[in-house]
Amino acid sequence: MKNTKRAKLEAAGWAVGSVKEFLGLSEAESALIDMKLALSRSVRERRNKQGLSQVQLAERLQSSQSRVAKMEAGDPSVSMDLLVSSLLLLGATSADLAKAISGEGRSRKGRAT
Amino acid sequence: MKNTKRAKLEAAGWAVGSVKEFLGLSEAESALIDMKLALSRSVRERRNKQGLSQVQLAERLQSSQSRVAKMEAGDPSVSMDLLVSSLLLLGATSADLAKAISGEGRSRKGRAT
DNA sequence: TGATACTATGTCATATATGACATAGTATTC
DNA sequence: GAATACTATGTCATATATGACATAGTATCA
Repeated sequence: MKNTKRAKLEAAGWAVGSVKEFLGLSEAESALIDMKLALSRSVRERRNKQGLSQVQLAERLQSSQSRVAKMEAGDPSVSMDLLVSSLLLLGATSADLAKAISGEGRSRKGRAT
Repeated sequence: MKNTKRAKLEAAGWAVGSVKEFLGLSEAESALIDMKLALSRSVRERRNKQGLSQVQLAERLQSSQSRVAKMEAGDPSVSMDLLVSSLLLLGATSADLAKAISGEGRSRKGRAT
């Protein structure tokens, strides 16, 4: 379980401590990362569900395709503010966000669609 | 209602459009601000409930008293990431955050305790 | 009164996030 | 296999957030 999670995080490019303390990720730190990853997924889901391309979403956000891609990739360079803004723009309500954040968003379809 | 809200936002220092379009605040923008203000309040509440001073919280956060003050003041220079990190550090669970975010945190005691 | 503890607000150098751009990969359609 | 549409990844100049510091305000207490 631990190693699986670590792989997931490292794959996404998060600075998972410098090897040394994988478990040194404080509860708070890893919880924050989990939340951001959940929001990432939520952005992709909503965008797809609305039949928008990354380019189209980027236009609405006044951002760029690459930033949208990074958002959806769970790139560490993406702030929570941007993720949340995007979701709101995609029509998510506070309740929707709350759901996503509280680890509700997990689909049962396995990994990347 | 509109003016009350505007006053609240401006008081907190948010760039509420340049006078011109107060209603030009998109739904998304104002929703984001509301969420951040809710998180702000939540930080203060939790900190107080735990009997910590801003200085003590700042130490735990590896931050500074002034930043904690700005967080609690709802200063626009504070990111959602920092607010959420702080709450997690204060022991909030994802569920707690979800609650705060979804506009649940409103106490019935009137304003500032 | 001074002394102590806490909080608010402003400033600033630096760190980090951002949009923009280039470019590569992956289907899909003709 | 060219052409088109979409997504991924890297780089970079600039914008924004951050911690640190100074300083002022507000109790509370002796």
